[in-house]
Amino acid sequence: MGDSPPQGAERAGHGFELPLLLFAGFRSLIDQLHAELAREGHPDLRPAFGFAMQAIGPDGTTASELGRRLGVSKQAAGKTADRLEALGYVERAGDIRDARRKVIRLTPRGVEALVRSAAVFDQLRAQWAQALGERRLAELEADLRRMAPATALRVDVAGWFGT
Amino acid sequence: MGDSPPQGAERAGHGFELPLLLFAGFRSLIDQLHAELAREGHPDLRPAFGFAMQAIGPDGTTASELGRRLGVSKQAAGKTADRLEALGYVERAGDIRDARRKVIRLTPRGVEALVRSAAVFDQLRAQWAQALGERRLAELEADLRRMAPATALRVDVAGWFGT
DNA sequence: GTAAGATGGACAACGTGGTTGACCAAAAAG
DNA sequence: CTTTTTGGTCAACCACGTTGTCCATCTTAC
Repeated sequence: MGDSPPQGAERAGHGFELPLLLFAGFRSLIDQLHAELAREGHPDLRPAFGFAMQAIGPDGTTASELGRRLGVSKQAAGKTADRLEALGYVERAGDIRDARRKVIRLTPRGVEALVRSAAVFDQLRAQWAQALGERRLAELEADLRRMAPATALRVDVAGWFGT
Repeated sequence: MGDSPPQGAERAGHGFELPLLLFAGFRSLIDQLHAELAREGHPDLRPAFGFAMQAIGPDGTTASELGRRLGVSKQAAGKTADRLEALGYVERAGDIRDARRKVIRLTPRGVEALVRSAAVFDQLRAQWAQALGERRLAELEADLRRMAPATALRVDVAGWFGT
């Protein structure tokens, strides 16, 4: 905005940049991921789908549980599963022991997409490490780990492919 | 990219964390900003509105130009302006020199919201600086500035900011 | 000076990703 | 056996974006 007289304790106008930089970094990684996934045969994969598939996990889950994991309503989770199903990334199956449940499970194609995503993310991180140095990147991650609450997003993909 | 896996150079399974951390940091700042803004009399202000008002600027602009600045269509920008107008943050006025143009201008309330936002962001950055040290935070910003080119600054974050 | 093109705004239809509320079937609890 | 909880679905709606169309107006080129 116009001129801002530097009078406060902290230098005015500087703080605006931090969230923008964080978002731009995130956005840049996500965009590169999806450009690469599209090249590798997954042009219809959208960012939200990746989060959902990771939340579904290798054992599958129900729409209600998926909603809980993603922090949305069971209806929203069900709709996402519908789209994922239409694209062939997940499938639904009934549960013999509980006739109400319909388990959402990843198809081989879904698993493959997740494996490729992980590989691309590793590659992108390696690019950052090369540009910034491993030490600086590790510091950046450590700093963010300190300042970002774990509540923001608990999409843990750890332990997915043999750790 | 696309070629040559660097023979086990990057530790597998680590890269997925980087985008999550960036997003969580961003999300954390935005959430704290809006909690504070709500406390200060702007409970209806949504994240996207802040970006839009920032893009409108002190001199006002048109829907088409706003769309260009935000990287969205003029129709989308116009709709955002409609909502902002309904909430009293902007107003529209005709242009005497060009009967097609309708200039979107910030109201005093809009300007006030932006001023408060800037103050809160400065405060939040100061908190980060206190926790991490000014040097580390400056390095973090410098690193992100290097890795996140301006091309990624587009703000079509539909649905990525919950609530 | 006028015909042709570019620009700004608005309307409509639609897609995605979320929300509530209502409803029913099945499981769990009393 | 009744009551309550849970899982899935349908319907309506909202926020935020997209294309495509249309018209008015400004700009240009002849």
